[in-house]
This record gives sequence, structure tokens and C-alpha cells, in this order.
Amino acid sequence: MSPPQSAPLRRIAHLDMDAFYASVELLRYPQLKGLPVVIGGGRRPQEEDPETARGERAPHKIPVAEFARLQGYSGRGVITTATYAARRFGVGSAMGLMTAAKLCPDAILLPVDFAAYQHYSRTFKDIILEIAPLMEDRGIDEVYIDFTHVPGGQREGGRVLARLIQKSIFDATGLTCSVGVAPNKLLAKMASEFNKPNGIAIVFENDLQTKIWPRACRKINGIGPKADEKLQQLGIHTIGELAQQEVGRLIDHFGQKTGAWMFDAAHGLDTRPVVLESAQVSISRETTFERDLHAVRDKAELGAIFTRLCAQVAQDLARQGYVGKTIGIKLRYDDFKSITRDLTLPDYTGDANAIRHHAGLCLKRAPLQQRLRLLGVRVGSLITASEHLTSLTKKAPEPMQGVQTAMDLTPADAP
DNA sequence: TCTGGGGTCCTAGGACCC
DNA sequence: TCTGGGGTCCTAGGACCC
Repeated sequence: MSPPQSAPLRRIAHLDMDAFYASVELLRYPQLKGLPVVIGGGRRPQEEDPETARGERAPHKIPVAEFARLQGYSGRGVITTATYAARRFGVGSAMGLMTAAKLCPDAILLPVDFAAYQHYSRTFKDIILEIAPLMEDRGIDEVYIDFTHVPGGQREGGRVLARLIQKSIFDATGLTCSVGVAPNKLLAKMASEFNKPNGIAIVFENDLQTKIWPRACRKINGIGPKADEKLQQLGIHTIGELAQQEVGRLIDHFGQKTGAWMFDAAHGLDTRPVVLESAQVSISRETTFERDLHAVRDKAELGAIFTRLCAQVAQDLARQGYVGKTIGIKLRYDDFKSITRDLTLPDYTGDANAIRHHAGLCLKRAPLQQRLRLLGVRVGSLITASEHLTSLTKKAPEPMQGVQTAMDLTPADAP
């Protein structure tokens, strides 16, 4: 037992909602509990709108037999989430629905209802904030929480507080989550996976060799398929093996920054703070076409999509209160290769026409021989609209505010 | 089995400036 | 003249994450 007056141990929690999208759908359709269900994007196949066909019935009264199945799906959608029952068939996140249909044709396919997930996301985060105010948003279904100074945050290494949060979320929503509590974000993130679903895992510094080192390097958040492949080739498979490397060897193969980071990570070291908010960097919209399009032969269709994406980005900027000065596009060709083009303006903008115009200039710099499967529009180098206003009023009062000069009347976009 | 959409961060070269 | 180094911004690509 440590004396109560000693400095509190740093205790960081990572909380991850279990099969989040699918679990929200099961709240609405409890009759699907225990069945293989996948949530996926893309158009509905065949048949007309199932909602209309179902009439006014309450969701929980719709017979299981009336739900769409994976079988016969055609399109370019992927699975965003699969229930645990579906995962037993080998289907999972990011898998194409066509592929999944072959593995589990009887799985029920539900469309993505982002608004519903947003609602539950807001709800569970609000519950956490009432208990522990230092929470970092890491996307729709996960957060970091600093337990260090929260009353009860040290008890049983954080288990008591983790249990309280789990119960509060479940009581309010019916949703389960998994929590890892550890000395830092890196270890907490790993720990939250240990006892999924609906589990808690507690990790202390002393547990490094027993609980962390036996695991695959790929379990480190930040080591993806490419880095893992390279590590395998070097004969490094587990985090323990990674930790035994000379840091110089890692730097030789991965560069100064990544090499040093990998070495620290393998030793369970991570000093990143839990941050309440961080400034947004970019806002983008992109779409994959139902069939590949050609810049010349499908010019009209492509042009309409392009303009719509720009309008959506402008709308998103306005709604979230940002302006930006880097306008960019992204193209994905039929062979799945992607390119980007961007340009930085002298002034910030959020205007749909300005975005469309400059994105058009970017497009002119891109090769357009090959057919396209995706088009995206992005605005980066964001600042908030209010920061922008402040900076404008502080600028030298060149031409008087509200007075147009002859120059200003020249259309910027003259043909 | 042909692979969504929305993001962040890093690298690296060239321009440009001091 | 043939040799500088550092800092910052811009652009393109890529890895990675949810």
C-alpha cells in the first residue's frame, strides 16, 4: 500500500464502445439480437425502399424475415461494423460487401444511419464528462479519459471508476463498452482490447513484460500493415522482440523519428497528454461512383458531382464555423491509385464558388486519361471564422471598409 | 474478394529568404 | 565566385486511424 499523501500515479483510460454501429442498430431492432448483422454503406440492391414497404410498423415489430440479406448484394459498399455473431463467419470492418456476401449470405444488411450513431456518441460522452471532466474525443466510438485526479480514479488501479462509467453508460443507453486503464494512452489503448466486449483491463508499469511484450507489434497503435511487414522481415514479431532491438537499428530502417518512437512504444513509454480539444486541420467530402467515370465521356455527370462536393464542403465549413486557404482535390483511378492536387490561396475562404473555381484549377493539373472511381474535395489550413474576422479588422485599412474600388468590381472569375 | 468516407501526421524536395 | 546553413512555406504522396 502506498501512503495516501504520495503523488497520484498517472492513470489514463481508453474507452471503446463495443461494435458501436451494430449495437445501436440492435437497440432499434432487438429482434436481430444474436443474429449475424452487418452495417454497410452503398446503395440498396434490387427491391424498392424497404421502409416504405414496411409501412407504419414500429421497428421492433418488423419480422426478421423482412430484413435485407447480404445475398445478392451488388455494389461497392464495405462493412463498417459487424455484430459478434457475424464476425464468427469471418466478416469484419472494411471488407467489401460482395466478399462478405460469399462468406455469410444470410447475414442481415442494414444501411448506415450516421445521425443515430452521432446521437448515442454525444450521449455516452456527456455521461463520461459528468464523471471525469478530462476526456479526449477520438472519434465517434472511443475516448481517452484522464483518471489521475478524478475521485476514485486510483482505486484498484482505476477499475472502480471504469466500472462506474460502464454502468452509467449501460443504464442510460443499453450499450456496452470496454475500458483499459494504464499509465499512458498507448498502453490504455492496447488494454481496452484485452477483455472485449464489455470488459475492463488494468495495466501497471510492472505488467509490461507479462501483458504487453508477448503481443504482436501490430497491436501498437501507429504500427500498421506496412511497418509490420517491414518488422517481420527484420525478424521482429512481438513487442518484446521490438524492445530488445538497439534503437540505432530501428532508426536505420524507419528513420529518426519513427525509429525512436517505436523503441519507446515497445518499452511502454508515452508522454502524450489527454487533450480536451484540438484545432481541426481540414474538412473534406469525397464520393466513390457507382461505376467508373471518364473525364471526357462523362463530363456532365462528373461536373455535377464535382460542384455538389464543393457545395457540401462549403456547407460543412459554414456549419462548423471555419474558413480555409488550401483547396485540394483527390482522384482515385480505376486501378485504385490515388493522386492529390492542391493550391494555397492568398486569402481564406469558405465560399462554394471560390472552392469550385480553385478545385477546378487543381483538376486541370491532374492526368485525366484513365477512368475515375472517386472524386474528393478538401479545404485545409483552417482557421475559425471568428479568428478570420479578427485578423481582417486588424489589417491596415487600405481601401475603406464597405467602399468598393474599381478593382473590386472586376469579376475575379471573368472568362 | 476488387477494396467507403472522414480525418491526422510525416516525409521530402524545391522555392525563397535571411 | 561555385560555395553556406537555417527556417518556413508549399506541394505530393503515403501510412495510419476510426
